[in-house]
Amino acid sequence: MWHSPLTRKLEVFVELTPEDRAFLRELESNAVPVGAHAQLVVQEELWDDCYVLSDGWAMKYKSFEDGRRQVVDFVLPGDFVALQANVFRVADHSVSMLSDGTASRFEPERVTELFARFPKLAAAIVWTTACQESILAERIASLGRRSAYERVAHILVELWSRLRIRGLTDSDSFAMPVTQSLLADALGLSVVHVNRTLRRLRNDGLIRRESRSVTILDFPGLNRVAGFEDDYLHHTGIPRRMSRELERFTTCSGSEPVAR
Amino acid sequence: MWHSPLTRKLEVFVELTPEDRAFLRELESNAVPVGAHAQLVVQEELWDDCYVLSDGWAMKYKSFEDGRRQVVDFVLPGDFVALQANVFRVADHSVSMLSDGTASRFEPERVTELFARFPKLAAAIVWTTACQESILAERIASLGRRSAYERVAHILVELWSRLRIRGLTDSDSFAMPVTQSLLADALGLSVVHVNRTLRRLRNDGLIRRESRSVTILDFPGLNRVAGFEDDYLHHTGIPRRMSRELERFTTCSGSEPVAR
DNA sequence: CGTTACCTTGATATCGTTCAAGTACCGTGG
DNA sequence: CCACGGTACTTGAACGATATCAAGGTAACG
Repeated sequence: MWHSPLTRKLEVFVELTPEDRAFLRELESNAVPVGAHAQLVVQEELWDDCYVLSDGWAMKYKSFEDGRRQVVDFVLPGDFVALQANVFRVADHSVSMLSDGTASRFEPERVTELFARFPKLAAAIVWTTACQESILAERIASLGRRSAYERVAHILVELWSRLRIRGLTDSDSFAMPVTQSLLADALGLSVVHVNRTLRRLRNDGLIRRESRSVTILDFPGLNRVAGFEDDYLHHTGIPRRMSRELERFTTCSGSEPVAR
Repeated sequence: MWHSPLTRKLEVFVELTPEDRAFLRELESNAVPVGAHAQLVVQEELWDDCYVLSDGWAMKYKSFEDGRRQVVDFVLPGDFVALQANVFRVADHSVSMLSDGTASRFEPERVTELFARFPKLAAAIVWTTACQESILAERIASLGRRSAYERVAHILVELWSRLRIRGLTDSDSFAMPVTQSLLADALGLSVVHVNRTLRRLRNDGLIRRESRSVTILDFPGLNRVAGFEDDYLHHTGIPRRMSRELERFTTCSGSEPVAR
């Protein structure tokens, strides 16, 4: 049976119950097609709803008044968008589609519901949120301390890893609907330099780039260049401690009310 | 009555009930003195407990094998440390004290408890977590697209803002136990260049730096240089939508069991 | 078949690094 | 009280990684 990228991602962390899966399926039931360049979130505007990106890529970015732009992260299928709508009034960034795709819109209140009714899912959501922060931390390390060559290598391996667990890689290659200019804005480089760096990676036999896709030709090599350690992605099961907690939650249900 | 930096911070978001405050006080009851350079979290080791930093500064950082280092963020009084221990097995970064201070250790299970019993606090924790992510996103923007001069200016204003809501500024100045070398590792610059940049900010009459503290002499000027917009700090109350949700939670308590 | 968006490459400029030295300040032990 | 060693700060000079400027090339598309 087919599982959505979101489900696949969450099941890296914890095995979901049929009810959990059903709830996720319902969240993603309102999937509408969104074209490239569609804005899911607009900086400085009020948040409205949340989304799961079901298909296609998006980017989360910040614009400066003078036109400079920084891509904070790429949003991949199975990622949430605007989960912050629950607690923030105004968006501090924009999110817009990089390719055609489909996004499933839902009300932030669904998250509260999820937390109240589906402990395992709640844990999984907390996990993705923490993962998101870890990814940003690693990006900070890249921008602050890695050379352009290392940086480009690093993001390619990262994207490959993130896509792989969702079943969106084709062994050593993946679709990447990102222009060099966007990559530049993500890595804090100029377009020109991204171009040269990509060429160098190509010349060194580490990658191949087709129109909108990337093939990694030499994994060990690219990893070495990138200084890539996948620990920060936390593609690992739930810790024993938390797992025990969850047991308590699902076992004693009813007997011991958990909400005040 | 005195409130801890943590309490003050959370009350920027939502007004806490006496029970909420009592729970926080209890969380912070196990406050032990920690000396400068003490490690609260060690990269690549198993997480154990969580902390609230009650007093003093710490830093969250990543080390590369070759000795390079990136400070991901400064941890200020009132900030949580290692909240991720709930969902991650192994730490992807270290946290160590920059000054003497006190940290309050607590078990990650307390967070689960908090979520089950104190909806307002739970919302506030979600808020701080989201704020944390926003801060990292803004740092990414700094590292990627701001010049050294802008970057240093920006982090100074950011720190001032974050400290102010906790009652830890002295109008336009604040204690900052951070060496230039650390600042360099936070901003992706060399020590030498941080030194020159700080000098330039000083020459331009924007700041003054004493031994371990900073005074902002020209707020509008520094803000202008930094391109600082405080929106990403979300020092703003709870959104109406979420507020209404909370009402439901606290009103219907008991009558409608919330946990499964 | 002209327009637009993206990619590519060369030449030159610059911001920030590295290397090298020197200074100031402290805490410690003789 | 002074000598010592360590850490942080400061400044100059040379270098280099990456930016900017400029120009063309290519492919998709109406």
